[in-house]
Amino acid sequence: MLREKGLKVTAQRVAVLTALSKEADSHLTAEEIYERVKVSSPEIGLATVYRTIQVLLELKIIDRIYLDDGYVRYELGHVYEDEDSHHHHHLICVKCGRVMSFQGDLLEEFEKRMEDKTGFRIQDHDVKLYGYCVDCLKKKI
Amino acid sequence: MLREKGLKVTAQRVAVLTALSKEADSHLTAEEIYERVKVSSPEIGLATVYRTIQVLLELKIIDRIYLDDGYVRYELGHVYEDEDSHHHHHLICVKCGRVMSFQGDLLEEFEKRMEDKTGFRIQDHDVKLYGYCVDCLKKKI
DNA sequence: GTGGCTGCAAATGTTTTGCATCCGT
DNA sequence: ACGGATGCAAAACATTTGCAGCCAC
Repeated sequence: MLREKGLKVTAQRVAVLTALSKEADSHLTAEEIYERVKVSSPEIGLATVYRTIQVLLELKIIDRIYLDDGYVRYELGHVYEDEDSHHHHHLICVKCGRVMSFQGDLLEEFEKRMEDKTGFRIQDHDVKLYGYCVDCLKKKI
Repeated sequence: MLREKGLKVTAQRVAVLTALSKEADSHLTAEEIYERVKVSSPEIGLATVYRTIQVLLELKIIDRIYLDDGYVRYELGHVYEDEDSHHHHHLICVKCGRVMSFQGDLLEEFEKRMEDKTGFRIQDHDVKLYGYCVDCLKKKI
């Protein structure tokens, strides 16, 4: 994908993508990506991580997500997902911070009603569910 | 409310709350609050605005919202709203940035299904709808 | 070989903090 | 008058940018 856009495929760019793809369902901050990338490429600079993130965002290879904990996070984009999963959302554990993704376009009917009512033309939505994950429930709330 | 918690009712705290309540449906950044407050209390410091925001957040008098435009914003909390409106969400115009609030608990059934499926115990949700507002549609998309 | 990419350090922007002073109670 | 609250400036973070050297193509 990089090559198609006339961009260079550098070790650093591969390393950032590898970091994001290694853990399933990973939602890393720039700093966390930096830490992971440094293991295999210790000479990498934090600025490069930020610049790589910018490039990958523009190519829509990764997505920026805000879990509302004050940190900006990144995840592999929907490019890598199933056809019809362009709307995936997040379940966030308020205790341990764990994040799961889930699928489902559950708002379409509601969006229609909102359009009629407000005159907005709705294009996209973002849904986050907050609660306790299985592990935290087991340990006791 | 401040007094109940043993906190002082200072001119600055009143000014911040006044700024947030003046414009209906206002979603201001810390900097914007600062600008507005400076008009009536020019001696106020930005640090005080931040400290006041912290206090008001803890008392749940105001809410922090992330509209995913990179800015952290604040609005008067649901304390001031109708009984059953503890879930209000946002319609965001992707063109002009205008924000409207809307009410509605439309996810309850869906949340139940997610709980069964994932084992999460869901406590809260956050929904944002992105699109074009009436005015931007009129002007042409 | 060349232009884009990188590492480093410095700059920027936002939020927090230390401290002496001030003012609501 | 006491202790919390403020203003100012400095510090702490997160992110961006300038620039000389480097390396995919």
